[in-house]
Amino acid sequence: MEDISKNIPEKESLNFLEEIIENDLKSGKYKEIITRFPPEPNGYLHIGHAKSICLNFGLALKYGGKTNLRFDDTNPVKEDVEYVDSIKEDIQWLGFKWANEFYASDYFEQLYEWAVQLIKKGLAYVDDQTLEEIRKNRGTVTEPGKDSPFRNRSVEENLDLFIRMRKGEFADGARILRAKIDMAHPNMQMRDPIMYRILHASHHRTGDKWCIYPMYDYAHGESDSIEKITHSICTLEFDIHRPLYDWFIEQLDIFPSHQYEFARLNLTYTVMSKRKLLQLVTEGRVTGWDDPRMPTICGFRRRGYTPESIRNFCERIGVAKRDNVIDVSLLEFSLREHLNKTAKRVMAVLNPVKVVITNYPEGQEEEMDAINNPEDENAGTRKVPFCKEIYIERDDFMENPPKKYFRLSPGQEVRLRYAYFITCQEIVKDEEGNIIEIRCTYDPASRGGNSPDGRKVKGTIHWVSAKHAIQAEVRLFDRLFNKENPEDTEEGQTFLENINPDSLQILKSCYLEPSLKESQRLEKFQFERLGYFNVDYDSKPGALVFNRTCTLKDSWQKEQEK
RNA sequence: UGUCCGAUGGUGUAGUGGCAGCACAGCAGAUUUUGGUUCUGUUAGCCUAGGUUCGAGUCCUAGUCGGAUAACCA
Repeated sequence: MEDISKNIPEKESLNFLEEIIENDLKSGKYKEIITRFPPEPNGYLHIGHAKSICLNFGLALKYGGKTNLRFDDTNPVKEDVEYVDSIKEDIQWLGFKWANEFYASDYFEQLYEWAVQLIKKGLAYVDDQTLEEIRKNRGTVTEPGKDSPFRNRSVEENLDLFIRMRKGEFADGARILRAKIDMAHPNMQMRDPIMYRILHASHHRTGDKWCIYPMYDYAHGESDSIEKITHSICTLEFDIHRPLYDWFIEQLDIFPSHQYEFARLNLTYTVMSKRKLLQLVTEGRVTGWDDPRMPTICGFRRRGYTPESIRNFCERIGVAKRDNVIDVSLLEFSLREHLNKTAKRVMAVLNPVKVVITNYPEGQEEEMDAINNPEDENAGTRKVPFCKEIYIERDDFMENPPKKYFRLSPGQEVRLRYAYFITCQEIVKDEEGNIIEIRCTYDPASRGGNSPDGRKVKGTIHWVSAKHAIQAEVRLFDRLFNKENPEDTEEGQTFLENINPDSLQILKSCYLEPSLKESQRLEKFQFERLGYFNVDYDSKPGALVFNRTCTLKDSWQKEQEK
């Protein structure tokens, strides 16, 4: 794995978390900072998690601390080992190393003991109310709640009941353990929050050892505390939980971890809800969590994104506490920026039309030298075969060109990249008037793309030798979600109907230059003018399939749209 | 209708009470063997109203707008 610790760009200013950490370090509050990334293993990681990962790991890296990976696995009915494996793979792919791999379930015994301690201190009680009663008695945001009739049970009775809860004497939902705080608290989270529920469910790690499971609010802060997490960084919706986080730590008198909140990432045209992504997978709308149209980390990986580009993106968007919606074009910019420097340039023709060079000797073949990457001298050159018949892009020819069209048109001379200047002399059409062949002459003196008389051509186009071309399939992706951010609202319920049917992949046969024959899966290329692609597997054995990872900026297209 | 959080160009993000900066997007030009890339220039901003102050994006008060919050989810 590459070492990214030396690779952190120097910034002129600090974000608010860096400022907090620097102050804590300076004041001597902590000698070493410890953060954690705490996913629940109930789904695959998406680009929103990438922000959290970059933050937690990045902060520790920057200040010489460490980061734990902790699976927040307190709800066995939703969780699975498939997810823990994928999460670990994705974090590593992003380039981060965790100091320890922990599980909230590792702490179940300790958490239980602490719960007993709270009962003994009269700070927790067993409640026999039904779900509906609890809900009703919690009050509303404007009305205070009502005390449970079981709220004032004796310590002995609570202890007995709780022990029996653990033993499995009661059915699911029969009783719960609650913290005894204040049913009239203006913060709903403090109205005697539930600590434990009975769940006779098999856990992916602890099996059937437990039939009571701690709730997030009871488990999270304590888990942080056990690991001596100094800065527990989470998203904004948890800020209302912070008083409770602090309450448990204070009552238990354990290591005082602190929680800090930041605004989660929102991307235009992208659904980030785990629930809906799961729905897409289970309903078979996509081929899996790693479908290249998914905003998951593995989806982006298969699509051809690089970890570096995602890290740079996260750096660029910054971190703050106000809600934000980042334009996907910034993500794409970050990818292009990286791929521009690293991706091999290669010629391919997606939408071919044949060009015959009439004055080129029949049967002659040549090899042209092509530069692999103009931005990287070490990338070297390759040989590209050339002969009398070639394919060019249909878009690179216009019979009746508008003004300022630089590419091929009748009488117009263009450069074939790395090859010759050609001039269009004649067009061959079928009965329906479709252009089936373009006949050109070439200038033998312009070999390599320069004319000795120094004349300039404005247009340069890509091509592929008809005789030597290999055929492959190309997938062009649209974004799966064409509605802006249908989050967890009623509007979001209809989001599946809002999926653009055109977002389905287009599998299209095309012509590639022969050097692509040796391509390996997940190699990345810039197809001249056509965008960035990466090689992927396909159902058909031996077939080369290219996924479009990202498009090129195209000012010509923009001009046309005006 | 409570409580909590937030508000700086189109989008994000900086700004010990002292000239509002940076990135992306946009626009204009230069370079270019792909109308890409690169480079240069440039448009555009402190939610409102009061107050404190020589001086307020920053501090105070009130309001407006946005978000979170009433799961035996995390």
